[in-house]
Amino acid sequence: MKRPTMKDVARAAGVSPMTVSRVVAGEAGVAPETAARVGQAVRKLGYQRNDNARSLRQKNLGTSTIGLVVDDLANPFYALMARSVEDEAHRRGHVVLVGSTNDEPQREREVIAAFTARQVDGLIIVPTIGSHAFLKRQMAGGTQVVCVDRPARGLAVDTVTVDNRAAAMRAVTHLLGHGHTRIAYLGDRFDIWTQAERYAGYLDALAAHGIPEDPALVRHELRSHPQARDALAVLRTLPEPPTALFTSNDLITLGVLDGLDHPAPLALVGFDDLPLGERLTPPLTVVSQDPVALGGTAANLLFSRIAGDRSAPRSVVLLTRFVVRGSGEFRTAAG
Amino acid sequence: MKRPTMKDVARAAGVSPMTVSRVVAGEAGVAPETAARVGQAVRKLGYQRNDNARSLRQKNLGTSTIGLVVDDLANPFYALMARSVEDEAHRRGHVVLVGSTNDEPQREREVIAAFTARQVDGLIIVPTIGSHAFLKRQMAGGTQVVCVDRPARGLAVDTVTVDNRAAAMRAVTHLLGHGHTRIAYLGDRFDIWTQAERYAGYLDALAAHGIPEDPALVRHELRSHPQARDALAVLRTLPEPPTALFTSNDLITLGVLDGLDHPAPLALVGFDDLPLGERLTPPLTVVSQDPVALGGTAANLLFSRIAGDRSAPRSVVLLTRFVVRGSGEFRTAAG
DNA sequence: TTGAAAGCGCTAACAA
DNA sequence: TTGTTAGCGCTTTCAA
Repeated sequence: MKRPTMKDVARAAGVSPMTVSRVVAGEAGVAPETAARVGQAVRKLGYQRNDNARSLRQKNLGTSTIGLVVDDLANPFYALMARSVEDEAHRRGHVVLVGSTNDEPQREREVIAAFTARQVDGLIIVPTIGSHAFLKRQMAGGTQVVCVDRPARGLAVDTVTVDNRAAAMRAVTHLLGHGHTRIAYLGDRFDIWTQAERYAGYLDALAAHGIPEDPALVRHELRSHPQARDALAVLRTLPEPPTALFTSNDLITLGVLDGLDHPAPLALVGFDDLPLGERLTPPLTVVSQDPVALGGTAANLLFSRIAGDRSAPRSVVLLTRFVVRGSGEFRTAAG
Repeated sequence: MKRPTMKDVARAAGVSPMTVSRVVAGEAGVAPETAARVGQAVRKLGYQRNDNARSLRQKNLGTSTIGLVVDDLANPFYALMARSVEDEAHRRGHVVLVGSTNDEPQREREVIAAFTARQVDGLIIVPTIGSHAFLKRQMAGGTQVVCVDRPARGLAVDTVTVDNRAAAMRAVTHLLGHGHTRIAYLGDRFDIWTQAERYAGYLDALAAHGIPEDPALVRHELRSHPQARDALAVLRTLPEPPTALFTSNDLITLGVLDGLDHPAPLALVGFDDLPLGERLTPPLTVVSQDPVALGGTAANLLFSRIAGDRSAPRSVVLLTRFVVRGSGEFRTAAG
């Protein structure tokens, strides 16, 4: 039982395939009765146009398909972003191919290759580390590209990020303002752009207060909940342990929460909000990003490129919110 | 600057397009030096095969694209499911089109139509209410369909769900076992299958204990966090207010948490776990589903159908876990 | 207003 | 081992 083609519909309606094409595409210039006859045949046979064949012929219209490449779709942050992109695409009659990279350049290239092989009109990418110069060829072929969350190395395209460095500086300054001088930094892979930015913000804040960096208080490469938890346990065994923590993403914040209150509570400010963060005791003080705005902005940029905008690449920086709720307002014993 | 085609590569390598096709497809029977020449031309031109054109010609191979249609991709539950489906697809060299329905049959049909127009090999669907008989035509045309989370009305296909009714009964029985007799039910739209099942489980538990249902304690149609919060506020004004709550999904649990401890704490068991549920005070007692297993199972079923399995539709019921953590173990004043 | 011919990029089937 | 021909389902172009 094969699916019917335009030829089948044409035969059933006693017209040529070309006429069916016009009716299905909603073009003017078909006699009303002819259109009605075709419409009936379409319904009778359950005909649906093959849009892949269509876009093969119509090179100017594209495939009405875009690709979204994120770090990890299961991360609520990227899930919200994806939903936002999907909504923008849906509004414009596009569909979305989605793929996760796990921050692995290898998998990113596979995913992007699979998407471009299907002739996507554009890509929204959360770039992994590693050069993205290979995308220049795709772009020369007409594929539009927008980066979100992080810039891509070696590729000048529209990019949407947040004010990572300034926000991190503000968060750490907040802790300094509450009397803390021994503030630990717990971060993910340093080669991830957002992490490097946030670490730089941490250093900015210390420097502004004339506090030298203590390498013993800095932990990078924390890739999981347990690793973050264990890193905190180690920090607590130091001769001069930290009295406050700055955690540079949601996963690390989650891990750190396990050991936060025992034996003694530590002050904590995290980057990224958590769903129930306000209901914890104490409620979490965080730097909050808006993934919906990130995704929506990226999608809007992409669609204006797809619509033909060829102006110079733009860089959009969205602002974070600093949300004071309690966990960052513990004073030190000394303070 | 158009993207190169096989013809361009053929010209550059001094062979016919057919030879290029064979080399790119990795077929045997091409002389090594010829293959090398073609390979060089491919790299020089940055050639990438147009897989849409390919699958137009090769009807037996399909498009290596599947569609995933969920309620709301931004919901962490479905995001985890989506990631799980994506991983299974990636392993098999497929890509995933993803769309959200918002539980609107209209949007669901649009999304599904957009996917089938692009000749997806199969669909994994979280069905909205409303008949899905319209999918029979797609299936006759060769599109495989698997349902997940809920069954589709009017369509006999592989379906993966959890033991909603039994799990809800167990949860409510747990509250009864702690002395509660006035247990409120707070649920989402009753026409959503999972909600009806969970409500049935609630009634089962009451009936098993010989407790008559009190309609004043039952609230359906709670579609958002604020609605759930307000519903609880109303319940607290009853002459005989509930001493315990059963909330039938994560969104409702979140809303109810706002008013749970004031003025007096109520016992609470929720359906669906929340990311930080174990760190609340008191920690949440919940029925926990495994979205990764749901998605993975659905994907496996779908890919075996795509591979040619034509056996009778299967119905797979995965088990939930009941996680006792504190919020459901308050005793009543009376108990 | 309708249709015939050609071709998008690729590959099945055949021939050389 | 390589190439030729035809055609997947559709639309552009042109003619009727």
